Amino acid sequence: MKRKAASLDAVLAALADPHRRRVVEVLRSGPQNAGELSALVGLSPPAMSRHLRLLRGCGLVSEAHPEFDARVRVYSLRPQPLGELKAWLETTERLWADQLASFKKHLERGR
Amino acid sequence: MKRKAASLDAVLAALADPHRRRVVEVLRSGPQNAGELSALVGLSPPAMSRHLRLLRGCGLVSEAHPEFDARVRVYSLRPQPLGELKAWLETTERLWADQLASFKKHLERGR
DNA sequence: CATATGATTTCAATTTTTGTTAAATATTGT
DNA sequence: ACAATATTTAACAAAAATTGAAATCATATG
Repeated sequence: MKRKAASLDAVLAALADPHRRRVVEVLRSGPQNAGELSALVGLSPPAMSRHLRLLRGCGLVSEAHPEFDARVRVYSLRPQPLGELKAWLETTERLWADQLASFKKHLERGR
Repeated sequence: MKRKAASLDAVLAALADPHRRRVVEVLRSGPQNAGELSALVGLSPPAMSRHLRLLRGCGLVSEAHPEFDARVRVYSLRPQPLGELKAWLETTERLWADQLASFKKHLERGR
């Protein structure tokens, strides 16, 4: 089963929705099945399922069947896409700091 | 001039668009005026203006008039919202790691 | 087998987003 | 005053995302 390349675009769009971000917040303390998620987040099962599909699509969560009941689907958080987003953020912050530093130097020279 | 509370929602939605993220990437190496941004990103001035309005709205960029020509508007990156996003990310990654650790411990105990 | 359960899919209606063209605003140079 | 420049706003159409309700799937259980 091939996993789609987690594009920043898709990841950010996924996280931009409060319900979906709530799902991530729940999942970060441990895996949960779809029903629990729908109850915890306060969405109808169909609505939750669609959000989960989206989250799965961008690689933020993965799905598994538990051995004792193959009807339920257990969702877990996948750290990779969050790592990529964090990397982008850190690059941005670093470059911004560099820019500030050279501007400061520029001021000092021109004094 | 009051600044709207930079909600994660708005910030993430803003960054989810490739054009807007490109703007941020350009601005992280230094301020630019609207015209340059529109050229660099490859959007018509009206389109760029609307993206800039959105970025301003969620606090990701700030606007200023240069003294020598009050027609142009110079945009700069504001680090605060990115910082908040990074904080959320770090919390998420930390909790996820904690969860993993306690699961590992659980396995060891049950062996 | 019949029925109940956990979850997903489909579909149509609605809303949101995005780009374009045309017009407006503000400012500068002649 | 007039024309040119930098940018924004408004109005509109096209494209994309979201949502609730009903239908469907797959698995479990009596």
